[in-house]
Amino acid sequence: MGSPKYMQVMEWLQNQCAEMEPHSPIDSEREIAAKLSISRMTVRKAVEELCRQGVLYRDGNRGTFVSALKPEKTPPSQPERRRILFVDSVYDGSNVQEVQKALRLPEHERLFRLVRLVLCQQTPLRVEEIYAAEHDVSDEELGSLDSFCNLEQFRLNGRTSAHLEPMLVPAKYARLLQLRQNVPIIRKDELICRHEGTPYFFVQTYYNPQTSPLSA
Amino acid sequence: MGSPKYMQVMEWLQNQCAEMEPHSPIDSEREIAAKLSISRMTVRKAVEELCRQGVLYRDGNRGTFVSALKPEKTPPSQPERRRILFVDSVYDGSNVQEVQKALRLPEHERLFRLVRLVLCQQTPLRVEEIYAAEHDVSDEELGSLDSFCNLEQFRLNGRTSAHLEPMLVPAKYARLLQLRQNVPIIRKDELICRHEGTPYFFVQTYYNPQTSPLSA
DNA sequence: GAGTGGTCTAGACCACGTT
DNA sequence: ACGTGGTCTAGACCACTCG
Repeated sequence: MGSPKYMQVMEWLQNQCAEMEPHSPIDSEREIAAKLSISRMTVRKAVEELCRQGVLYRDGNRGTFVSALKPEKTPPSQPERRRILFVDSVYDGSNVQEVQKALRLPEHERLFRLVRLVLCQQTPLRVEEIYAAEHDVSDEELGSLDSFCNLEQFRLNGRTSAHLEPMLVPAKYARLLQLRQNVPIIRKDELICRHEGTPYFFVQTYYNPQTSPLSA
Repeated sequence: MGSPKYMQVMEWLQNQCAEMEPHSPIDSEREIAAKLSISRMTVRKAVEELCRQGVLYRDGNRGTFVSALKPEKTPPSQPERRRILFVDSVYDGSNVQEVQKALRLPEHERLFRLVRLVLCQQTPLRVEEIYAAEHDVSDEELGSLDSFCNLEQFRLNGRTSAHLEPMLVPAKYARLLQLRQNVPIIRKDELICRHEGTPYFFVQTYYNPQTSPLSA
């Protein structure tokens, strides 16, 4: 009884769809509502959400159909491990001004930096440089740094904008990523903001291009 | 009177927000409904959509607030011009198999290819290689090729998945993009599908990294 | 004309946070 | 206790498509 009714309807619909051919029509909203003895508006919300997710699609006033999308193969993928390389509780590198500007900080504001390598099995996936305003990082958080820097959490609870930069792998990271010198890679410059829009993290990620770099 | 009421409410709300400080609360859904003499559900749909767009954000059961996001500066940007470089009504290059596979075509299926350069003012932005199943391209469409290959249109009416590939600029495109040899760039490999999920176009885009390459 | 999705109404109850 | 958003109901009218 925990989940709202429209979510239960979404599940129910997904199970129906799983056994249907792509492009075959599903029941009309009114039929589903009658079948499940619920309001049409509740059915509607479920169908709308599944359309947004790409499971279903609507075709004008002719009906709603099962999509032909492959189910997005979220690779069952081995779990990722992270290895912290550096932690600078007061960071003062060459790109300080660039980062301060990205985070919309005044120049006197001090920066915190964490650099880590992300691996899957033995394979290096990427290097992440994580920047934040020093005063945003509490002492508690410094205690369990790696779980604090669980970026997925922040991305989900906020809003992200990113810029992609093609470049040759920096010498300092070539060995870590097990790449030859001067291999082209993509760096993602990412600003993670709270849901209200104020910046939280600035992240520069250096991807190993040999391990499925990115997708959009 | 053309647009539905909830869209008018969205506009009305956006105008309200434009004159408010970030993080200040907007009226409650019930208040807005009363003020505009409409149903709360209609207000709700408008607010929900603006939250999805990032103009507003909700905070638990405490209210709805104006976001601090910069308004996405869609650069007023000069209009882009496109120059067609090649049209192969039957294409048979080295990457034929890769493309056929991406488009989920059988091997005997023949490919159509269009290559074009996109410029803004005098500056080359990117080279686009557009592939499609030959039988998907009608004679009419061959008549007005460039407007047919208005990818934005297809992206809007469909669903896109993409993969980013770091590389050095191919020799054949270096001069067109006004880049030196061996400069790192990003190529986007993009599959554009109809809303029902069947592939339509496969596009490989070679971005000029000096002109705001991409964003996600 | 019958059926579809798109929109809209005027109520209702709930869990939750603030006061 | 009160106000908020989150959910839900049982109706309604419209524009559109299809047979």
